[in-house]
Amino acid sequence: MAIAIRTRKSASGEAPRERLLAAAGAILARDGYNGLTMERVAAESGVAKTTLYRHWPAKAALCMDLYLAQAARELHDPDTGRVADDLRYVVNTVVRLQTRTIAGPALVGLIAEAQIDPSTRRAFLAEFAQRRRGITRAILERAIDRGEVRRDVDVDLVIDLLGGATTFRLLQGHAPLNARFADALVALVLSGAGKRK
Amino acid sequence: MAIAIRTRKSASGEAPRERLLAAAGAILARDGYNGLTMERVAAESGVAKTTLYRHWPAKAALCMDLYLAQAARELHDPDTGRVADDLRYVVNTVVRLQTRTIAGPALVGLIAEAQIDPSTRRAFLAEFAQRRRGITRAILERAIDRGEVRRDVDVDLVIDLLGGATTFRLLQGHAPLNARFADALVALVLSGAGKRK
DNA sequence: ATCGAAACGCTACGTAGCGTAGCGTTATCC
DNA sequence: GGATAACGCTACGCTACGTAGCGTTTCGAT
Repeated sequence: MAIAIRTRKSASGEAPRERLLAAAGAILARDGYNGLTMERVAAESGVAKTTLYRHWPAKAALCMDLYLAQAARELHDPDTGRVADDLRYVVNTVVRLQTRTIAGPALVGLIAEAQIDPSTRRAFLAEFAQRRRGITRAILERAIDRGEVRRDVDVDLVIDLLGGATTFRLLQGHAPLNARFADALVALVLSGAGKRK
Repeated sequence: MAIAIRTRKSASGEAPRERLLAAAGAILARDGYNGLTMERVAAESGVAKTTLYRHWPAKAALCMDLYLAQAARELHDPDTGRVADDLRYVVNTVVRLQTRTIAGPALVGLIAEAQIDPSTRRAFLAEFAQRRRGITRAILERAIDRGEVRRDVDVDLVIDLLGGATTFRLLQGHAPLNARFADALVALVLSGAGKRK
């Protein structure tokens, strides 16, 4: 029977991997990105360091999984039929992910790491960035079809406005990152700062 | 006379500090933020490691000076009389700083470091972020007075849009960061993505 | 029931970079 | 001609990284 006995786990099993992820999440929440070291993850999880490296070749890959575990199941395309509502949902969800879960420090760490290691950068862009951009892009393209958004608008640029402003506040921490911010952000991007002519 | 002889410099002198900054800049440009270590800066500059630490207690402080040396003399308030021109200047200057000079990797490193060390974070916000925000704020407040920008607009949010989108592209590198982007960014922020009613 | 493969555990390294202590040396200033 | 401040040098101790080598456990298939 594949029953875990004492400290032993199934050989093909998920137990070590799960324990590593759990420990990493706890350390990340407690000590931040810098406190997260491969050494500590191994020590606190009770799993051998070599096993940790067999699963994730680097800290960045580990953080990627931590982030995706949070984000993948919470962020989707709402498709409410109104662009303002759709965008509000996405931005609010991202804001909540980044402030209330370990996705925040994990993302910050990933961004930092991605600047350094080219392979991390590629993985980051493919796994994370493009995925989140895809949802926003779908929302905007539907809005263009419905006539809610100007047809000549640069969709990628709008995505940069929404994601950039949010990430900016996360990274700089100069102003609150909350639902009020999220709603105001969507409204401003849609209406613009200039006066109506 | 305070004349440098051979490898010796003036005791109260600038020579070691300048040599350290020059070496740090060269390493940053060549090897990126991760390649920049206190060890290497000392080695390549020919200055003792202890002296390096006497000037900058951490890598972040060193990067801060590298960034400010570039940014402080290149970024100012143009005050052209038109908000679009003012903003285009600022965004274009920031874009150029981040893509053509070592201010790019230095900034990336600072952001990463600021997430970790609280004192670095405070210094970063005070020295860098608030300074750059101040210029944009002045531009926008003049524009409000002239009636070019709506009076009810959240100035801080507009700053986040401009700075956020730019930093977003710098960090993610998913799309080109150039003058074309800068101009389109300013136009979109002023006009908005939504259709005129 | 046995055997092979895969996964895990453990110890022990070698390396890099950090940051500091201790102490001597040099130059400037009064 | 001190006193002071800045610099140089060596030598540490520490943390973390990432890997090698080798033994152990578990599962699945025959």
